[in-house]
Amino acid sequence: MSNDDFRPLDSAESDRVDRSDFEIPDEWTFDGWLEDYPESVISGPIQIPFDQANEINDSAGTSSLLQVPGENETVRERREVKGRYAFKTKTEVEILDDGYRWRKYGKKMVKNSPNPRNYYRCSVEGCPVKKRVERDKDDPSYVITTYEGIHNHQRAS
DNA sequence: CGGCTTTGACCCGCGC
DNA sequence: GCGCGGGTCAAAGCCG
Repeated sequence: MSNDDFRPLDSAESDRVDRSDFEIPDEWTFDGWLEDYPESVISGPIQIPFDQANEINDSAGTSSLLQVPGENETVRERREVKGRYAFKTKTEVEILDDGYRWRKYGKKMVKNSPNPRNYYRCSVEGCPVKKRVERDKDDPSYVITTYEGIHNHQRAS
């Protein structure tokens, strides 16, 4: 998948998106935009033209919506949160290939949600990056992925 | 054999 | 203290 597969919504499309799904949880305090972070935080399918994406920030300036072509991936929201980077993807698929190799190291049921949360660590020796993946309890057609940390290596699979 | 999942146990911080 | 919730460990099993 190339960078060109991802583009921001234009303003008309953006207006049609129901943003009520996208309330920011209290524990997700906003802490700057992604371009403040090295490219290594981002990879594969979520690599997008952030300068353009920022132009369609919501009024709070804390999220943006992206149109992603494809059967099962249509709308994403991204957020930058205190060294974490989270996005929601409308997808049937649980495992999204983001160009890195991940090793699963835990799975927990979360309170108030019927869906488990999965914990992954980057497979590269010494790389501190983790991510967790869970289905949105309010709208199971979405998968929420949260990245934490910065890869200390190039993408390599 | 090597790398990955699976899974229950363990740890730790926090509120009562 | 103690229990609960969230996060992690690690032994065992699975699979190429």
